[in-house]
Amino acid sequence: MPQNNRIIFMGTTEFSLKILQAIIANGFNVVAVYTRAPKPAGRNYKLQKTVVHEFAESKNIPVYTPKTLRTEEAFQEFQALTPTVAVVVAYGLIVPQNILDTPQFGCINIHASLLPRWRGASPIQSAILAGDKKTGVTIMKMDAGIDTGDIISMREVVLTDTTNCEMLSEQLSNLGADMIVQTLNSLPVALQSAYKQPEEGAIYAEKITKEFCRINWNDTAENVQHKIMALSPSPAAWFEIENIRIKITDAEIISITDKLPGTVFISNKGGMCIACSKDAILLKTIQPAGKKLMPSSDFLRGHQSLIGKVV
RNA sequence: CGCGGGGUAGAGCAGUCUGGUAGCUCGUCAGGCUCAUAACCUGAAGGUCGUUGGUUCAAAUCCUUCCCCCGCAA
Repeated sequence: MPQNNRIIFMGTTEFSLKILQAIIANGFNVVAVYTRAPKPAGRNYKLQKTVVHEFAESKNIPVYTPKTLRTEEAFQEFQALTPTVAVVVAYGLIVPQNILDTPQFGCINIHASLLPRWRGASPIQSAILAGDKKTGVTIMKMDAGIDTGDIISMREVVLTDTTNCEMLSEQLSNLGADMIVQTLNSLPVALQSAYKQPEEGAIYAEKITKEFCRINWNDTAENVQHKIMALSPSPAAWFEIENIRIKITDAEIISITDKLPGTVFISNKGGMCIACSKDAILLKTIQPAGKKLMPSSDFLRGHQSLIGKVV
């Protein structure tokens, strides 16, 4: 595709940002960036622009933050930009058919899973949670459904039980960046070989809620470990002990046989461990509410009385 | 003015309510001991208790100024 074509980028998250940076670094002409409108966030509820928003402004790219794309006004605004193609990554708004049809080559989406597995909003976390052995990135031509478009290309990465969400997200965004650059370079030919997604194996990623992030020590250590890794470092799996809320951002499974689930004990290296229904979790990095991240052994130094208690 | 926790030795904490020589568990250093252990024993170094001003015979502790860190929520 000629580099003077007009690309519209739509995205909101860190993952989106990596893709946008790669597109720009490769010399493509991004004429506009769509992202979620700034919203009150953080302490004091200050209005905060998305990372994509900040970056686009630093590159002097016009930024659009409509609350919805389903209005006539939003449609006309989009149309007036006369895009050749739109690249959509973790944008967060539904893109209606009239906008999907506007760019000459349509809208292309980068999705962080091997579609049709893990359609929806949290594909990265879902793959880790499920203990998948592999996941990947899919580039597709968007249609009106949620992550149901025709597949342009797909690449895999292997997963281990020490891969956390942040690491995987970074890995997949780098991969996605390569793939989208390649796709843009080969437009419109790349679109011709796009093929339909099989419906078999389609699963939607569950929405992650606060309560979901709470650890159930009656689960197996394997499942707890998956949860910790899937949610690390943010929002992070957590539990409560003696009214202290503790997030876990790094952990590993250790074998034990004879402890009640939830029992706190100390490993032979000084780390804090908690028994599960099968085996136990060695907490490596934790964050008690109001404190910084710390090794669990540090926390235990000031809370020796917790050893032997049951969560 | 969204709600809340915190800043005490290199680390994690207690002490603050009820002012009166700064403590615990570790780490570090030195010595000892053991086949061995996150070993163990003995000893030592290391703090103007985040900052400013005040009250008091006396402030980590009470009142006050500012700075910094973090959790929730969104």
